[in-house]
Amino acid sequence: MAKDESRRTAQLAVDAHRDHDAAELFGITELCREFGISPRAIRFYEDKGLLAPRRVNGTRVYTRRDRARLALILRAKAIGSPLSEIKHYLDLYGTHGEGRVQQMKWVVARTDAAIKELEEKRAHIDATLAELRLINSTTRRQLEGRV
Amino acid sequence: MAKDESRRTAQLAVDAHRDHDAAELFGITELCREFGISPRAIRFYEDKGLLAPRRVNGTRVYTRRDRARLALILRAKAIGSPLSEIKHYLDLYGTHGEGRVQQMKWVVARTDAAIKELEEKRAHIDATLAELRLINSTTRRQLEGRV
DNA sequence: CGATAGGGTGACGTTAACGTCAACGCTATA
DNA sequence: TATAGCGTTGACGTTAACGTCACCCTATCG
Repeated sequence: MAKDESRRTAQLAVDAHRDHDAAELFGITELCREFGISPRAIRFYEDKGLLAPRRVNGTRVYTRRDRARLALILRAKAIGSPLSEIKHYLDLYGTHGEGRVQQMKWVVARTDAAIKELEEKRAHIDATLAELRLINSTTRRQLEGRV
Repeated sequence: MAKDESRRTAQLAVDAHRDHDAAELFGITELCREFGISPRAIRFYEDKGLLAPRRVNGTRVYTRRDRARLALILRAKAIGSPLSEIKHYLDLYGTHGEGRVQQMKWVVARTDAAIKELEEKRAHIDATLAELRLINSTTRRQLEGRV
């Protein structure tokens, strides 16, 4: 009867609504699977002040911004930055122009320094890559040509 | 008299000889100053099997090859490799074609893997550099243009 | 000949970045 | 209501890469 139908449509509407909200919020295990890290790691980052998710009944709830911050953290880690440095590093991203002159100068100085360091690290990697490729190709030739 | 002169020339010859030999061998503090690291660090690398200098009366004596290995160690560290990985990494450099087929295949596989990892790390750095440069330039414009 | 400097050997301390474990709370479900 | 299943909070363990300290040997200089 019409009762069943109205219940079905109501349920569909509820589902759609839930899906929509779920797209905005994340649980800790969800982020763990997405980024391939442990809950312990995420809580650790929070202890270090890198993340500050909301709490619902004690449980951590992450927004898209939190998720984005986590992505930045992990990329910075992949580069080799220690978490302590990453903390200041994240501050650079939020700012983007609203601060006072004093703070903006600080941002410029910090980004200058970070850029310089990363360029040096990139040079190290390039040098190492060149050597590895040399070793690789010569060894390959030894294997193929020299039977 | 001639005695003094012969002594001076003899001394000069000795000095030259010593200089020539000194160019081939290094002490630990010498390497410390050259690379800006502590003796403790160098001894630590030795404990980990990354260096194996000769001993003269107990004192460590480093050759040019030892010095070159140390340079490789430090560059690998700058890239972000842990010492345990650097150990295998150094083995790649010594080989260069003299080993048996089995070992050469291993070298090719290892260099392939290392190259792939470094390229990924390089990509991370490039992405971060792009963002930092963006932040830097926009903040600069805010400071200069917007008085 | 004693003092000083430089190098060596444990042994313990330290920091970063988590892993592991125990004990507990909330919630859905049988 | 009892059981199961996440999630949270300490607290302690662990690994890497050294720093620091105490103590010893020896070569050299005044």
